[in-house]
Amino acid sequence: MTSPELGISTVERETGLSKDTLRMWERRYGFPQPLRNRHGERVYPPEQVGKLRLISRLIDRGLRPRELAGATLEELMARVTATEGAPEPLGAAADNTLLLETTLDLLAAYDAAGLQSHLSRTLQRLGLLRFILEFVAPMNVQVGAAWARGALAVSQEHLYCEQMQHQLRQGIGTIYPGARAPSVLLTTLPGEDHQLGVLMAHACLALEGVRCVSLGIRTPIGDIASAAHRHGVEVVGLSFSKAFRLKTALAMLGDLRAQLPPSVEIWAGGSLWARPSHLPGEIRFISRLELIPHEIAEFCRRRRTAPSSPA
Amino acid sequence: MTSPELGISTVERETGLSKDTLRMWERRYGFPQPLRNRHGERVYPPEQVGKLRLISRLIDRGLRPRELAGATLEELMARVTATEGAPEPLGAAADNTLLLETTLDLLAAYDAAGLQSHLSRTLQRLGLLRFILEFVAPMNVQVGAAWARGALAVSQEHLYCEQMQHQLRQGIGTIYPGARAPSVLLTTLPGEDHQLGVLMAHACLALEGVRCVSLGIRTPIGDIASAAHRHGVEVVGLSFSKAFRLKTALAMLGDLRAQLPPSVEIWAGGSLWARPSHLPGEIRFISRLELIPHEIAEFCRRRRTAPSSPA
DNA sequence: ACGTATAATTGTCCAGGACAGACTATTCCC
DNA sequence: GGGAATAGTCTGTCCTGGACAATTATACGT
Repeated sequence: MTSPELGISTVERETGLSKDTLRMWERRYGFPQPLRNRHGERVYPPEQVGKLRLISRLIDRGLRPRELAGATLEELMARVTATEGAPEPLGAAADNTLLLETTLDLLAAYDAAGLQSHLSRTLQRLGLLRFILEFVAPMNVQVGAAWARGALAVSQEHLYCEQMQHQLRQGIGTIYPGARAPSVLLTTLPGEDHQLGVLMAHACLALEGVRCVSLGIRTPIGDIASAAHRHGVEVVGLSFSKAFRLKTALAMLGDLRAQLPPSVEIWAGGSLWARPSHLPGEIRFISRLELIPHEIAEFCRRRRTAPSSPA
Repeated sequence: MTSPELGISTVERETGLSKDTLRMWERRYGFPQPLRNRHGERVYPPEQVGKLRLISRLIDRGLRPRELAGATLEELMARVTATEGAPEPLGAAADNTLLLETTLDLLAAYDAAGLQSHLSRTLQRLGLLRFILEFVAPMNVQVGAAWARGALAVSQEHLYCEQMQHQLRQGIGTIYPGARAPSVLLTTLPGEDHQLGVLMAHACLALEGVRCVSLGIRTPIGDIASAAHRHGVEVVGLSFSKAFRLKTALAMLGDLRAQLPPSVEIWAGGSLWARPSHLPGEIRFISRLELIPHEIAEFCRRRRTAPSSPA
């Protein structure tokens, strides 16, 4: 039987805060204040881990740890809703509110077969593009929000991702491969497990007739660079979920940029880039899936203007 | 422009070895021996990082770092080929040798489109069941062996898994869901990333008309137990790749067994169980995919003999 | 041969110190 | 007063060197 308390390694994984940072906060701000096991090692109660998760999210939004460390759980929640906006209106998605609600209900009921059927029918009814833009994307936000406030178990989130992935692949499989515009290598960086982002991008790109090569998730940076060369692609596309640490992402993107020849562009997409911030110009950030066609057009324009002539 | 040398954080990402481990190896074995930047921080030359990557892989195979740290690059390469034993006869798979060779060739050529097409045609030609038993399973062995001896880059292995996954899901998607025999919850334990095993099992089970609920990979044990209850399944099916630690697997399976009601069976499959060893009897180990129909029949027989009567 | 006690190996944790880079506030000059 | 330059604060990451639990190998007795 495992005790509910977590070691520092587990907390690092759960919160995304490095061991060094956890120890430093304890030293400087007095929070977190883990217990110690008989061996003198830090042991974090679950409620502190939850608080850390919240703080971690707020810091990504630009807040400072000093003040957050002393805040109560209620204050943090208030801060989250304040920075993150309303608790997900759900009415924003035009006419698809019912579809979203039905999905959440099926998930809540652990109705795997019903969910499968519902997703499949929705895909066929809307068509792949509208399925993604009007259903999957807002649905991901809903599921993420439900997960963040503890309304969804791990297994329910897994079930959702698995079945949605299945539908997206069904959709992608029916697209006859094109050979237009830029050829794109798709994957995520190490630490980013969320596959749906890659699949949605894959579908949107394939629907534009673009040649896509997907490497799945978590490809080391060096391997991305060499694969880009071997596959002869013009663009490396990366997906980042909201959970990914902004600083880490920028650092790794910088590394990758340095390892790729200048002729290969980097396109970074995903909910991480939804809110504005100072971003380097050598990488193209695509905040919404709707912008993909525009981005492709821009690419073609750039290439026409300045034909491939590396210094 | 970043210099070709890498900081300790980058090396941690690239090799999967923690900062602590890197420093400890340096202290104990004198390798790696990074340079220092003007600020006294470790700076690793690329060749040392490559060596570290090799060592890291060999340690996964069960070798000890003490001896590996002092070895030359050549010795390490030799060790890699040695640990895998013979370079996989390849002739064992009856008439499908050509199919396997073609796949390896396409992978070696980084021909994503050709691979996609080849896999798709093979699936349609053989049919889903023979595709899995006669092609995917031996192919996985080949890819695993090629990867172990360094003949395959990370990105090639990713490409293979991604595209094979795509085909398997295409196949599964065409099966009309059944409701026979035991209902099965499918997933892998935390630490096991290999998705193909789950998908192959899913397909084989679905082809027998069994109701399957897949949670994808890496579901925490507690969540598996609660999900099994909420989904009302009679069997929890888990897949284990050869890379998974045997002891870890058995310990986790014991935990899971304790958390599940006795009426729910555990079926453990995957290449980890291919070689014989002392296995607990409270869990059913399925060493080959071919045995799944037999296992289903056995299940039905057991249930007929002792109808569901939990205390 | 087999099980057990002992020794070596190995990864992770700890404490406390240092410092670069980012951000903030203040000063100073035009 | 506006804007640039300066000093000051905040924060994360890296450093050293020590400790120990868990695993794995070796020696030993029966």
